[in-house]
Formats: sequence, C-alpha cells, structure tokens
Amino acid sequence: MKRLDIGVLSQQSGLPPSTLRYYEEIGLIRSVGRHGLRRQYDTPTVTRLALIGLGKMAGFALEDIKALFAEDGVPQVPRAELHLRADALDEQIRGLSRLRDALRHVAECPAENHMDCPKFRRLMQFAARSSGDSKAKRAVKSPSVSTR
Amino acid sequence: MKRLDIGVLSQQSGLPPSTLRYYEEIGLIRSVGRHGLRRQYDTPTVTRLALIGLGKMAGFALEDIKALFAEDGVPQVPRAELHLRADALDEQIRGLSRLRDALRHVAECPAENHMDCPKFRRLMQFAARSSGDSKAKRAVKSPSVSTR
DNA sequence: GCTTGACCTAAAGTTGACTTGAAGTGGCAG
DNA sequence: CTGCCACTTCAAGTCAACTTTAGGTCAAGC
Repeated sequence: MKRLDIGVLSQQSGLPPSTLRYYEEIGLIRSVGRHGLRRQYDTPTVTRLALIGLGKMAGFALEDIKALFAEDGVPQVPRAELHLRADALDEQIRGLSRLRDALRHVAECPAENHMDCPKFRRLMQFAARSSGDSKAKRAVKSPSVSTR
Repeated sequence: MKRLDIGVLSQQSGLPPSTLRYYEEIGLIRSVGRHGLRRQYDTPTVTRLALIGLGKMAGFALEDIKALFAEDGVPQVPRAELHLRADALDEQIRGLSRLRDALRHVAECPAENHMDCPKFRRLMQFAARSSGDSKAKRAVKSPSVSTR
C-alpha cells in the first residue's frame, strides 16, 4: 500500500505538519511507520482528515470527533446519539441558512437602519427563535473569508 | 421602553451573566443604564444576542461578528465581502448536510465496516472534495448534544 | 563525506472565549 | 434596620487547539 510521508499529507490535506503531529499525539490519526524519522501515513488518512474537517465545521470538539469516527469503522457511539447529533446538525443548518439570508439581505437592503426593514425583522424573528437554546462550548474555524 | 436587568437577559438568552458582562466589555452589546449596580439592557439586545449566537454557530470570531452587525444597522463591511461570507456559509451548509447524511447513514447502515459500504464511501468522497481547502481559525460551540 | 532541509521531540507559548475568585455594594423582604 | 443575595469590579485562571522554539537527526543530492 502506498504511503505518504508527513510533508505530502500536509500538502494534500492543507494542514501544517505541526497539526498533523498534534492530531497523532491526541490519537486522532495514526502513522503506519517511519522513513528515517519521518512519519508515514496511509492513504485513507487523507479521507479521515477530510472527515475531521467536516466534524470541526460542525462544531464538534476533537475529542468528540475521535469518538465518532473511531479507529476502525465500528461506531463507538450509540445509534440514538448519532441521530441526536444529526438532528442538532439540522438545527444548525437551519440557523446558518437564516444567517446567510440575513447577510445577503444586509448586503442588498437599501434601508437606513436594518431594524426598520420589515423583511430583516422577519429574518431576525426566526433567528431569535432558533438560537436561544443549546449550551455553548467552543469555536470552529472561520470561513476563510476573514480579511485579517 | 422596557428594560431587562442582567439576570433577566441571562434567563432569556441562556447565557450566564459573566458572558454578558464579557460581551459588553468587548463592545458586542451595550447596556442602557443601571439599576443600582445592576446593568440594564433594552429588548433589542435579546435579538442581538440571538444573532451573535448564529454568528458563532457559523464559526465567526466575536470580533468579526462585531463588525458584521455593527451597533446601529449600518454595515461596516463592504457588500462584496458580505456576499463572500454568505457564499462561504453556503459552502459550509453543504458540508454540514453531507456530514449529517453520513451520521444518519452510520446510525443505520448494517455493514460491518463502514468503509465497505459503497454508499458511505460515496458520501465520504464528496466530503473529501469539499473540505480540503479553507484555512482553519477557531472553533464553535458543540451542538449541545455532548455527553460529557 | 559533507551539507542541506525537512523532519524529529519536548516543552513552553499563544489566542479566543470565557469562568472563577476575592472583596465589595445595594435594593428589597421581613 | 438588618440581612440576604444577586449583582459589581478586576485580576487571574482555564480550556481547546494549535504554534513556536530549541536543540537534535537523517536521507539525499552534490
């Protein structure tokens, strides 16, 4: 089986080697050997990292992701909880859709103050409904658009 | 206009007072006065907090959110960037949808090892496509489902 | 055979987003 | 008028997720 050494994996995944080492340290990925000192990974690790990326996007902590996508394919997590997570994702997707609409609206709407615009107020009405719940934990990456 | 003191706002928003004070400190919300020592907020702040919650879900940093939903309705951020952000959100929503599908699938699929299941592999194929890009920054809250 | 450059380890540092602790204040119920 | 208790400030602490630093290693190309 083909092996990628850490530099190549870094290229393919877009993650710096330090992150890959970190992920390995916390048991999120595993190397299959060394070439000299260099860690080597197998090709499924690329997929695994993509998966981890998605999990992060969804706001899962790395620990949670570790549990969700266990070493082998066998899920460590009971069906019921997976469904809960999926439902939570649906919730989140709805929220994000509203936020997206709000953003688009703000970009277009000519009203002086957005709170004066009935359309915007309606968007925010819904927003308010949806996000008054769920306990906070930690934060994901920003959508790479950041101007800083 | 009706005023909520911090305890009430905390109740309504689901955020602890310490967080509200913190948000005020960094200029994300504003109090309209005091009742004795107690901070008082106006009712739109509830909406504002909902909005902030959505922004966080989307992976925006508090600083970014501050810029996006400026004090008054006037957007600090140029139209073009708002559209970029909205597009990024669309991207993210697509990713999350795939993750949700994958989760649901994992919860249902009877295959021993998920990588053996063609349906799952297809889902992951797409996943791999979508999340190999975009530079990471920071992490959001987890969907409140966390078992810890 | 020597240099080079990308890797290695271990430990410490950074950042964002809060939370906690200690010491104090003030409105209101009894 | 006296407590109580939820608030106050300010500083320090915590936590996740990395990144950086310092000092070392080694396969490959010249």
